[in-house]
Amino acid sequence: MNASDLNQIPLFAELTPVCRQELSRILIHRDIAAGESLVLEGDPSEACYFVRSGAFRVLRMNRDGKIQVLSRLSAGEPINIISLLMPERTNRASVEALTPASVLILTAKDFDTLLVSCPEFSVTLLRHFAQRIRHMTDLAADLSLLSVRSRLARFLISLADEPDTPCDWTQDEIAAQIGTVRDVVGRTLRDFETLGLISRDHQRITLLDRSGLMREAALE
Amino acid sequence: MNASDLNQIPLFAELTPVCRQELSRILIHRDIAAGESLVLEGDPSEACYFVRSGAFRVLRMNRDGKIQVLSRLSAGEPINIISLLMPERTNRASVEALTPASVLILTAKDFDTLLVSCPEFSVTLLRHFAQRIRHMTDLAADLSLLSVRSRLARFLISLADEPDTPCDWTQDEIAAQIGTVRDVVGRTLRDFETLGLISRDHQRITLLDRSGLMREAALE
DNA sequence: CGCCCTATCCGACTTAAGTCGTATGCTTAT
DNA sequence: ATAAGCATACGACTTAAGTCGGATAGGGCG
Repeated sequence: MNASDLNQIPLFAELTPVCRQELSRILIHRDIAAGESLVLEGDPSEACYFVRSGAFRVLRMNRDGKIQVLSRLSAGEPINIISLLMPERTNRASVEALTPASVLILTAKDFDTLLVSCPEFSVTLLRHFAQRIRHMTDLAADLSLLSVRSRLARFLISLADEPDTPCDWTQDEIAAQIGTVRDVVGRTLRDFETLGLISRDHQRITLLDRSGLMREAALE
Repeated sequence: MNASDLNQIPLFAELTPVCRQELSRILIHRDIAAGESLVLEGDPSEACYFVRSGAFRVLRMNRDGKIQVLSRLSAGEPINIISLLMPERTNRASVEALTPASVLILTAKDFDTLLVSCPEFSVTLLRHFAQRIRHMTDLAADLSLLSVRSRLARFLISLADEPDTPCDWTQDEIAAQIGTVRDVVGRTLRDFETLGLISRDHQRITLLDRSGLMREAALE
């Protein structure tokens, strides 16, 4: 574990040299295969992770097997820190790799000491958490206040905006992301297509009428 | 603004005497009437607040006027800190008082200096944020993965558990909390009543068959 | 080449949830 | 007491969203 690895994690950028050195000593490297689960809901939390490369999705599942993706995490982002900060250290969601990935592991004990010995770390983490709270807030509000149609329109726009991870979004994956089921995504996409808002070639969706989609996104 | 006020805010409990003294110098007291809005969605964020007494609700509204309550805040909890931690300081939700309340005001500028000068503060805040992320995660997952019926059952159970603020829960308020509308809450409550799971006297709901409700809560 | 697996497609059907109109009933103020 | 204003009640209706069955298509692999 060398220093250049640390530089790729923005959360470590502000740390003092002493802290960085200590970190590079205790962090452990691990490779993850695509599809593998790094964290399982309900398990006791023994460590947190920092994404070196690849992409993950954080999800919850109900007893019917329906999945809701809570967030996607990519290079530089921390995984499972929240579980470590709670009095009862149990994972509240599962995390699985979408692509081959590699992470740095920080054990729960080492995390505790890092927190008290490197105050800059907690401030940086705080800002990161603020973003995450905002993201979860947006998700909850969207799920409650918008129709599936609007959520899908928003999703398509956000996809077009960010030069996203080159993931192939299956309809199943989109459904898990916006909180619905496969069939409905397919039907609504077809609808958008006949309205001339998008065009499709297999999985490849291209956005034709952005403002039209924005109108759909705004409705209720 | 005296020191005893500070003691009522758990977030300040771990601070060094120096920090506490500084805080007691810069915090400003303010009273809020029931129903008054302390923070408005879309406005620039100029300060954060700490609840001294009373209860608040954090909410978002869509263009139809449907409301989703994101969280309730009571004595000791911070308000609007997230907005101050984001690069673009704009409020992402509204906050209004449910009861007569009083808060301590910390301006954005003072907050910034507090953050760097009192590292213990950020660690304490971090733990608080972890809880909040968990809460928002639960909300989003519930909205996506559970039926209205299950959400209402869960809500009733959680109500019975905590000796909650003696708020009179109107059906409208419950609806905004669990992400539905008044009529549906009324209908489902009636249903629960005929099933013998609860009994009602005006607004007063008493839980009759806890395990029965738990069964409802678990379904899908 | 043909097989299997997965993703998609599409119409038809079901249902949970939301909407509406109107009626009732409790509380507060004049 | 009476009026006004909320909160609730309840049946009837509408609709967004989810479900189901079976057809189709691409992709990888033996």
